[in-house]
Amino acid sequence: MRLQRSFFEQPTLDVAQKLLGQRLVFQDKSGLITETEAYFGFNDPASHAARGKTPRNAVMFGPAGFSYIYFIYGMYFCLNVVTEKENFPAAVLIRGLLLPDGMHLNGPGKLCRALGLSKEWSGLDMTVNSDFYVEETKKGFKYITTPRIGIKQGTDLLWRFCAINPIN
DNA sequence: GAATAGATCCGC
DNA sequence: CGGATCTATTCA
Repeated sequence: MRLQRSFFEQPTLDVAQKLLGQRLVFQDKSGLITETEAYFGFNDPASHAARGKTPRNAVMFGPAGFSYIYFIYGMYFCLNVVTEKENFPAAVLIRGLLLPDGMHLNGPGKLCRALGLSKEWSGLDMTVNSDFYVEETKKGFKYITTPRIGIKQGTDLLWRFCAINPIN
């Protein structure tokens, strides 16, 4: 059973927390989500959408459950899933994945590289796409919250969710 | 048109 | 701690 749009329409912080332990599936690869970060609205200085809609961040203003993948630092891609209702910009960055073979991908750039995710997979509806979605597992990892990584503004917000014991 | 910072990662 | 590597956004 894949996660439906109603899941991603929940408050972004809830989605970020509840995604821990769920299984991200892309084509022939999958893994349990072990780390996420929330980016929320116009008053979050670290969000790409803080200063309004641009061609790059437009997906963040669309319906929940869509993929938002952007290119960064000249060589990496980062995967997000859009949250909240249409016209409100928010998303959850997927930062960590535990593969079936036990290998742990920590970091959004490595994760996208390993799965083969790039710009062309941005803007897709993950609630209907047959080979790009999140599968419900009901695992619910224990987690801690910390400031988000790699940002210089909004470091007072504990919007990073990191699984402690990615087993079960 | 030019300048610059960036939701990263790796190697020294 | 610095280098790789390039683009979206901002500013003039």
